[in-house]
Amino acid sequence: MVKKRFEDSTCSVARALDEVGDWWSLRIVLLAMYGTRRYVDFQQQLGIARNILCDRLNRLVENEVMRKENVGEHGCRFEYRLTEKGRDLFTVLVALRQWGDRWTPYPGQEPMDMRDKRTGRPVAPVKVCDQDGQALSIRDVLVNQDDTDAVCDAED
Amino acid sequence: MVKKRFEDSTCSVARALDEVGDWWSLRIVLLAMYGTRRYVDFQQQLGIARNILCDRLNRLVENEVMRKENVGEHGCRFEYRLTEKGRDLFTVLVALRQWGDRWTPYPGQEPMDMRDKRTGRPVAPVKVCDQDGQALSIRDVLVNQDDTDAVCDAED
DNA sequence: TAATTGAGTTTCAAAATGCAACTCTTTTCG
DNA sequence: CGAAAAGAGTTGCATTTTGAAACTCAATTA
Repeated sequence: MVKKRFEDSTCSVARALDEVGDWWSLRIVLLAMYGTRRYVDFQQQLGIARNILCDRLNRLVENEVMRKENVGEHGCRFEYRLTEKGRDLFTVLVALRQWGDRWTPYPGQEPMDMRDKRTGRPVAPVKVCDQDGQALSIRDVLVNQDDTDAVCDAED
Repeated sequence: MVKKRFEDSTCSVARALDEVGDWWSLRIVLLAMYGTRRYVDFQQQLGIARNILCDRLNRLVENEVMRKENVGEHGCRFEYRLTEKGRDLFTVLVALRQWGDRWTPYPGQEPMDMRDKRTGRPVAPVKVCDQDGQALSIRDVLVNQDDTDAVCDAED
């Protein structure tokens, strides 16, 4: 049984991190988005210990971020694939990748290039917007924590 | 000295996770965005062990996600505040919060309410868009990993 | 000036991680 | 078809990280 530390938190960021907030899970999801599906391939691409990979994949399956599918011809051979819930981490991962490209550049490496398949043009930086599509920064928002009445003036 | 596991990875997601990818760091940054600045306040709001908090704050300062400021009148009293780099995690955190609200709902709890300070209207779901503001899903993009020539057809 | 608060260290136990070797199937290839 | 190789894990053990509580020591507050 996998221990869940923040499972019961009233903070949805905490609950999200409980499911994918360790060192490996998001990287596994990322590789899955790039097309990796097999245990050995995850293992080799990440250089993760096999038992840990096993644990993380089980955890992701348990939390319905991925599903495990038997693709053996006459026996068992598995593929791990993203569910709708897992695919919905796309935004988070792109935002994180862009942050990494901006703030932790790797000497001599270009930031990864991600493009619209149809138009061939690069993806725009992910932004928080209001309903008219106007970009909002941390200073432009108010957070209303529903149980307390605290209106928290988000700032740095 | 803090060990960095993915520091040298050519993957910017890995490098990003190296800086903020543990169980606590993003939650610390989140609280900082809501206005928390003092060691004890982080400690109480998170219920984190004091030595771990200490380690995480140092790590965040070392990576320039936060800065430590002496605010003592005649001696040392500290505040931890976000840097520009830390503030730029806003998008990632909002995306993660929205994912958590969608996929790990807490029984009897409303998703957190975040609004535009000026208009009072709720923040829109964060999306990956092309340059015209057209939303893109994982299936709509191509990833070009620059060192190999592999064009990876991102999928689930 | 004494008591309290802030901001940590230190110590020690418990849990998580990493590594290598070992299993047991399922494919593949001659 | 049978042997060898690949896939998908387990198991055991050493190393690291965490967590909890007690202990410092300076700065505020009463």
